[in-house]
Amino acid sequence: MDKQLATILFESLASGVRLDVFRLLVKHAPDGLVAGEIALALELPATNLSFHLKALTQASLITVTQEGRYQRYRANLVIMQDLINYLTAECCTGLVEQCFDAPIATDCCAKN
Amino acid sequence: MDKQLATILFESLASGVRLDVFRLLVKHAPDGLVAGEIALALELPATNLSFHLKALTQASLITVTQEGRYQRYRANLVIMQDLINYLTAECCTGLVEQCFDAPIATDCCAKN
DNA sequence: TTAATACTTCAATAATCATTGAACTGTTAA
DNA sequence: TTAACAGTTCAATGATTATTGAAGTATTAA
Repeated sequence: MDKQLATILFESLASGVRLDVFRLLVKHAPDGLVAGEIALALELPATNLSFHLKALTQASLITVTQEGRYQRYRANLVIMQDLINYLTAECCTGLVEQCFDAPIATDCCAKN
Repeated sequence: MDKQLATILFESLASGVRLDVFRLLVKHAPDGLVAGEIALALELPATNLSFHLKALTQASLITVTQEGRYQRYRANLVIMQDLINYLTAECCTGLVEQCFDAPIATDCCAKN
């Protein structure tokens, strides 16, 4: 993860529409949803959704595969994790005890 | 964390300058840095840095306190964590075993 | 109390981004 | 083989954002 990619990823998430789309696909990982299902769930006009899906895809935050006449979109969870690691890298330069209490972790996707 | 706040936070991180500033302050948590130290470290003109510091502060991603004629800036690690939780919420709708291998966590700030 | 320091605000310009309807491409069903 | 469906691209408009130099405010040192 370099700065340029991280900036592109944050730009992609810096829109209410794209953030809704990405989080919806995170919830529906790993199967994803086709474009029409996303449009229905978020009540978006096809034109506008397509614009934002393209941006997310070009940023590699989501992937797309064709299924007949449908386009299936999936969240790229690996790059999401990489981005989080980049943002939080070297936090407190290792002086963990001086840092805040809550651990940085989520209830997502941890093998347990 | 609601969508509006999350969008503001991602917008704030969606600039190379602000991302550099925030990450620098994450590394220097919890003591932070004064504006001049940030300008020196990142080789930024004071004017431009001030513009971006204001944006980060208004977004509540960083805090500022006055120290004589200096302004000390600190990363808001709690809101950073909240944002990560928001982004990754309900990942895979709980079907953890269907999800990807790497756990979502970082080496930052975890009490251990 | 004058001058230097630290930082911010202002104004102007340039660039980028979001949204919509209309038109278009590719796929499947009648 | 025609029509319907799923989705994308295009063009135009409006809105937001980044950057810089000049000027301003507040604090401290001489």
